[in-house]
Amino acid sequence: MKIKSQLSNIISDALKSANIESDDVVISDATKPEFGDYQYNGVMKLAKILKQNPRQIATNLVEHIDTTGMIAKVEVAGPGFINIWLNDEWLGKEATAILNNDRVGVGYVEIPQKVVVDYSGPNMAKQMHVGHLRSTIIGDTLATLLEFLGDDVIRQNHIGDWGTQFGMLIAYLEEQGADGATTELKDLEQFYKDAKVRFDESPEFADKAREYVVKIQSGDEHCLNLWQSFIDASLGHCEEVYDKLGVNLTRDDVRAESFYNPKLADVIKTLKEKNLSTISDGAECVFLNDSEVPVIVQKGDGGYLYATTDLAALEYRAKELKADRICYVVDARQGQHFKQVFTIAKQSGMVGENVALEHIGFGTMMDKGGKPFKTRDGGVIKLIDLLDEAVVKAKESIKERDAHSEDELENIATVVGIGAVKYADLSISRESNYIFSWDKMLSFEGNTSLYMQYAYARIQSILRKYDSEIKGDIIIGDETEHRLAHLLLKFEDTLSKAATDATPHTITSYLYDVVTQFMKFYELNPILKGGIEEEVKMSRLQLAKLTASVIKKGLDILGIEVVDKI
RNA sequence: GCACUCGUAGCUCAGCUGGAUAGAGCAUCGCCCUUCUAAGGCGAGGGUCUCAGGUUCGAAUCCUGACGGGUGUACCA
Repeated sequence: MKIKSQLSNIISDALKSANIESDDVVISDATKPEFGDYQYNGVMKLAKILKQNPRQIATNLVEHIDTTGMIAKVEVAGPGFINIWLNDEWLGKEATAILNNDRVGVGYVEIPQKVVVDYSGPNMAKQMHVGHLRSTIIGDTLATLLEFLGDDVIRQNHIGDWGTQFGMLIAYLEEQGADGATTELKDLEQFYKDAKVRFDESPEFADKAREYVVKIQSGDEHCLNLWQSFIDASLGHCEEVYDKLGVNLTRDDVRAESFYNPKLADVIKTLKEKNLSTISDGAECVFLNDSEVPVIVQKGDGGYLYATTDLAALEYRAKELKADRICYVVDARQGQHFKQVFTIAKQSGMVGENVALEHIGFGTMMDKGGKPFKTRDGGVIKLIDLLDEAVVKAKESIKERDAHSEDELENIATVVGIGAVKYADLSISRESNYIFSWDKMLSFEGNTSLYMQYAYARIQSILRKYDSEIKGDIIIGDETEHRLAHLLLKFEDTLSKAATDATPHTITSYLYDVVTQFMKFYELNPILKGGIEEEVKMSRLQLAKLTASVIKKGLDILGIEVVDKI
């Protein structure tokens, strides 16, 4: 339900029939309940242009607003605000209409786009660590969201599988023998360390490693096989993490750095042809806006750099995949890099003018002291360990609560623990750094996943207790029901905003509002207790059921599961 | 040096395409479980929105500058 655009139309019509010229009508959420549900603040601006008293214009306009349908009443307030109240009957009718709708009333975008979402991007030489968490889950949420709204989404996992360190790794892999390697690889971090030790202590090994780098690049079959088996094993680790996280990335989504390797020479060729690049200190460089520091696209020794690979990837995505919008869900620290690469891609024509290029940057995960998040001894925290710990901690706190069977407990702990980690991350506006705190995310109070999951479980419990058919319409009986129904119908407006701005936290704060409002409704309006009229009971049951559907769908888009019982 | 980014309650954060008395959660202090899951609800206290100018009928929001934190900045990704 696109409430705002419907209201916007009504106001536009009113402006027309009042003979007032105006361009686009912007409807805002009311800042306070006393001011209704929505407000139109455009009159003050119009007053300036028309050189008239804003209150007079507002009073005139209000008389032309159609209040026979969705709007119950409008009022002029203050210097010329127009406050809008939604009609209870309309709310009830609309809410009833989406009761059995599996999209809970959310429509599709008018013009579907082809969107490439680049996210996760782990390095194959290392185990995934906490630094990969944000890219992976923000990217996955964005992809799921856009897909749900009707865009054609192409997920791209730009894994790091190319570069000098792989010479060392496959030389070491070969030395360990295939069988030993499979076990060794269980801990990539350790494997890398061991290989590095070997590299540093043995000049012969180091030579071999360097030789293998060249051999991979030139397509030597033996080395490529070793490399491939290494990548496969490493990718297996990532998939284990994706599986735990419930992230929808598969091998089909992998477009590795190596994939673009054959295209890099052409990138340089294009840049030279367009006279964008010049040689400086022996390296092929692009100087942007008379900037002193160039973007280096080819090293003095002929090697390519990540800017080159990203340009190749941009061209591939724009021309081969025919993307309308390309989103890079990558650490905010790479902002400058993307700004440069985007500019070059457009200037060189590798990407068409009308393709939207977006760097969806995010901040760093910090510890309580505001320092980058590390283990006690200063090492990186493996993502898989973090997730396992979350489940263990969740289990401890659930155990105290209620009698659950071992299986139930395990399942709930997994859903709650993983959900807590994801929600904590997604609920912070992504650009800023965020402080990682077990206490906060697992305290299960306030704006956390458990608060949502708990509300969902409570609703399920009510629906279980009332085990006959629920039928009938939603009839708005009081203020809390009015607000709850209104919130539930705002779901689409919320998702649209989150999709445009690429801000998952828009969805989490919405869900938090929904649940808070439900809790208020539920405290005030008993559902199953005695002495309630059948019609009222049904309406409240339906409202509860619809709330549960919105919570479930909202969390689903965030990649968070729910359970029927906690 | 230059560029980007952030600065809102004791703490963690919303709000930023300009609107009315700046909002949540945690923490603190009260109240509500014979009553649909109290991991809940109700209430109280807590603010010079870093500072100084500017634009405007109106600024936490836009512009300029200062201060403070973070980040990036020529052959790693």
